[in-house]
Amino acid sequence: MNAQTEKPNPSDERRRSLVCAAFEAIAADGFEGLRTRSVAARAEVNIATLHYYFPTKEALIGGVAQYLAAQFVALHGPPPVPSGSVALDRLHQEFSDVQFYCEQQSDLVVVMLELQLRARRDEAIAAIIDPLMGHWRGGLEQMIRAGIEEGVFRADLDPPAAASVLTATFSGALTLGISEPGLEGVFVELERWLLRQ
Amino acid sequence: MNAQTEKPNPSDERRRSLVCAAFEAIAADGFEGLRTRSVAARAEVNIATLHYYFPTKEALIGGVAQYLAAQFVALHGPPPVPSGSVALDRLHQEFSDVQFYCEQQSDLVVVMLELQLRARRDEAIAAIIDPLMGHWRGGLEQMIRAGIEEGVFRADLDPPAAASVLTATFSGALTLGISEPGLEGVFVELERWLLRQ
Amino acid sequence: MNAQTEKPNPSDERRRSLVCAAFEAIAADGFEGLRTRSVAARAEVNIATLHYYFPTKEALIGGVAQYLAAQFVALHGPPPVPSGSVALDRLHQEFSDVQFYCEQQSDLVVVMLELQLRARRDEAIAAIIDPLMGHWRGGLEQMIRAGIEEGVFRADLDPPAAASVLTATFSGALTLGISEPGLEGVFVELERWLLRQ
Amino acid sequence: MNAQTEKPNPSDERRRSLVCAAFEAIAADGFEGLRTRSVAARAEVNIATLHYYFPTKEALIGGVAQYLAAQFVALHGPPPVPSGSVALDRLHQEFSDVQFYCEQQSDLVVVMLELQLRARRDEAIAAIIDPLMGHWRGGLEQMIRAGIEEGVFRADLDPPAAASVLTATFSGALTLGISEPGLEGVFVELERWLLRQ
DNA sequence: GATGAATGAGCATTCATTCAT
DNA sequence: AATGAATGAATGCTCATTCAT
Repeated sequence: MNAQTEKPNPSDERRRSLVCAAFEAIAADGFEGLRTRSVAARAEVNIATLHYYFPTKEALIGGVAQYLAAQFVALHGPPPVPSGSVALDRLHQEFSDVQFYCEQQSDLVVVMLELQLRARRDEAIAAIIDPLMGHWRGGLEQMIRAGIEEGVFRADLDPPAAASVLTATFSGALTLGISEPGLEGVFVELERWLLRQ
Repeated sequence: MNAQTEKPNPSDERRRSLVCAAFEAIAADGFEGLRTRSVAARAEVNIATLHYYFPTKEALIGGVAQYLAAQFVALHGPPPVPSGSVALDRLHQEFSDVQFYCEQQSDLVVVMLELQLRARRDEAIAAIIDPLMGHWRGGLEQMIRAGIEEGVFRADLDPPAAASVLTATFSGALTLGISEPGLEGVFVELERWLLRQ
Repeated sequence: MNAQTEKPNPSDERRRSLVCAAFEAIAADGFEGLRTRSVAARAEVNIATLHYYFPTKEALIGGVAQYLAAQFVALHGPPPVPSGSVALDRLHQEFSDVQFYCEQQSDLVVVMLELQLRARRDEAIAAIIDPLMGHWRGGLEQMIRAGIEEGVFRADLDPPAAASVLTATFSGALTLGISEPGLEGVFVELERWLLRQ
Repeated sequence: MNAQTEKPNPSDERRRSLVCAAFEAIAADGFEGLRTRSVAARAEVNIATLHYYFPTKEALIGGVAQYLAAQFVALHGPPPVPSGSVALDRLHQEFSDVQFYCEQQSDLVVVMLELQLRARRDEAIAAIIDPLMGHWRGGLEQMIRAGIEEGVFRADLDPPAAASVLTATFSGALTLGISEPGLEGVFVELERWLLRQ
């Protein structure tokens, strides 16, 4: 047993259940349909209890944003078949993740989009979402540099621009809800573009 | 005199000003912040007058969706320098449009995203937005086929998949707000991927 | 028919009935117990209707303050037996008023005290109440000067100080709820103090 | 060692700090703004602890009323220059007290007024405040009788009525917030009225 | 004695919608 | 065609109070 798994503070447990309830509510009806009362009911607590843990609706939404960020770190698609190239493996993991989010975690995608839209008007949300996206893009850029170095990716790629293409394409694919078999074709084209010859 | 320029019905004029007001309100505060009273006030009419033209808030939002679709048809970036290839010109026009929407028409982008999210929960909106996206994708696919035929684009491109990559990348670029100079790099990479050799 | 009596605007009528209801509620339970819902119910309108006329509770309280000021101008005790002296008649009228407010209009007194207390924390209320008190004091000072000039009041009275004594004593009598027969004795003493010899 | 100075029970100490916090809260925002949570926070205890000492908000207010009564007994303005007359000294002390409360202890005045208003609706408060006022009036009446007997005050004064005038005037002066130099003029007029010749 | 957690009841205010005029 | 007035049903939030620990 380690500190992360033992005795979850009952108070933290309640916070978490409220955040989960809010997350589900946003996934179902968007921010437009988010009602503190519904969230409290879904978490089976009194509305006053919700406000005991989250003094305002804004604070609750902030909690949802943090939860979302944690989910993107924790949840991933199945690992790809090893290819012998670190960069290619990373790219395939990315493909796997996108497909996984698209097919198994569509709630995560919807809430992410809602939060991205909200981040434009709410600095507190932007402070959580922007670093998340930045981290994603950074990882992809690093992957591209590694792939070029390995000689697996085309040498004439511009790593920042290529990372932008990937984040934009993945993000767009999730937004547009491109699912199988379309997704497979997209991945093939992306790989053809990145790979040497 | 043709149908487009002759005397705009004063009733249509009012509908349009209400829809514009609603569009601006959504761009500013999202659906979450859309209030019929604010829309009426912005259009300088009584709230009851708004309901005379749009019996429900839903109907007003439907009007906004149609207005948005019309805007995407009407508004475009500056035409590119002719390249001698129809397909390449079309691609460059697409690049010009994306840059134009991103930099000059961010309201259009925001409202589009809001409507895409809403379309998941509202069939009436989906009935307007989905054909719009389908038409866009269809045009891109046709462009790719033409480019292959012209010998300008790579012959091994899978037209539907490549069209999906383009729509996804453009959509993602608009969502993420990738602006100059990043956008230029994205276009360069996309062109390198599509072009022969 | 004159402008004051003919056709009371039905909208003004509703405002008035809401203010009256609020006045009665304050008289009964103080500001502490003032509930917009109770006021609306007492005026037999929906709570939303109350907010149509008074956007905030503060605005409603402001309306009550203005109503109170108007009541003090409109309502008076029975006129005293003419004494031959203008100043003395005015003093007797003042006595009559105090007794009248104390015995017949205790609601007016209670609400006045509540508003005086609130004026200390609310500038909008102070802007209505302070001039009312100032006007009262000013009238009394003028009366004292007239009485001195007539030779009815003591010549060595300091008009401003004497006016302060009168306003303070009247105000205190209303606050403490000194009623008959005590009130009569107070008036006798005040008159003995003011009158020559 | 006497009962008043020896070891203040720590429990009494906490009650006192809660009452003081409530007193300050009422002085600042009136009963309307009195919140048990704010009082507890100001006294730096948990809200549940407040309810341990004062089972209800009413009980806490009762404690404030008793504290207020004790303050009026304990706090006084500076003693006046001895005049040779016990009654006159007492009157001057009264003047000194009024000025002191008005200028140095305005919180005491505000809370007193709040409690007087509340006493009209709350018998428990009336049971504390009324005797306080009665005692004050009684002392003034006694002073007037003494002054008449000493030959310092006018012989034709009606002691109960004169005591009422004094309590009313003092109370009114505090309510209206008549401060220097106006207060001095009021005292001069009152003395001129009371004194022989 | 003291407190963190919890809640029922309620509060001012809002909102889309309706309707008589 | 247009509007002032009106409203039922919420909505986010608050508050005094309780209770297990």
